[in-house]
Amino acid sequence: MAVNNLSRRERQIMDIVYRLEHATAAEVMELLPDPPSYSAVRAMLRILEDKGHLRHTQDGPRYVYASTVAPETASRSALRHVMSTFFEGSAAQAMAALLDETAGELSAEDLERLSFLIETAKSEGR
Amino acid sequence: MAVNNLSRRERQIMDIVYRLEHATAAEVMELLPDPPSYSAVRAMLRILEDKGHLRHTQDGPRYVYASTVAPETASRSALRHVMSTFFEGSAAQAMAALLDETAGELSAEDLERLSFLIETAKSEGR
DNA sequence: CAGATTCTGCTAATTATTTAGCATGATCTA
DNA sequence: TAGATCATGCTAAATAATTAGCAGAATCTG
Repeated sequence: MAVNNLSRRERQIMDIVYRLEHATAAEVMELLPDPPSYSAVRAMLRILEDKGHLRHTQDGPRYVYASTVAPETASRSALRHVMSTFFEGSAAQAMAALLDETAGELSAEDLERLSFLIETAKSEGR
Repeated sequence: MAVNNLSRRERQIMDIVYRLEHATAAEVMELLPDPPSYSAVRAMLRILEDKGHLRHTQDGPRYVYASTVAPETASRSALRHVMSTFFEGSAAQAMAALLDETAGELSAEDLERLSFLIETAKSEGR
């Protein structure tokens, strides 16, 4: 039931739901690359719900879908996956790549905050 | 031709190739979940090559496959994808999650190295 | 409240993926 | 060097994914 058992469309849809946190069929359809019919999107959502990846709540006439897995949990496992696929499982390497990749994009506050987190980790480590 | 157009098996195989950097059909097969026949694996590798995701070199009697995209490039786009899916596109948030997630696993040297990188980014930013 | 609209559920067809099997050539090994 | 082994390419079959269309119920709107 892991992420890597999802089909192409299923994965695309799950990504959209993660990004939006809550999404209707119409919203999902709008963000899908090469969107199929509305009806096809609904069918996929139903399948994902059957498989236990999504759940829905009702909002008036329509269903609002959300992941059954908490966003934090999902994001952690995505990070772990990237770490193990590309960085030999090393968080430090992954972070270094992130820093390098986004160098210009980080604000002074971001950097300050990260320094702080790292200093904290240092002191906890000893 | 992006990663998100790959089928389930194709994606599994690409992940393995990224992890190993260079891989034969037998190696890929060994790491595949629910591995199909050797022949099926070879067929997939050929398809991935046709689509331009892999290339091969010959090593004696066998083919050794590698990604056509440089590992750095692939890992960056994987990181970008995770950032945009789970962290509103924010590298700082992603790094904070990584730090939190792997707190205990980071060595003192790792932390030192990260501090240094961040300090460097700070001074470059101004 | 009547009609139009917007949902959902289901089913069946189309299309894509995934697989195994066979033919053939190269490479090892005794 | 002869036989066994291990590789590839190709093709066709099986399976899985993806899609659209129709029927019916709920909700909106004038």
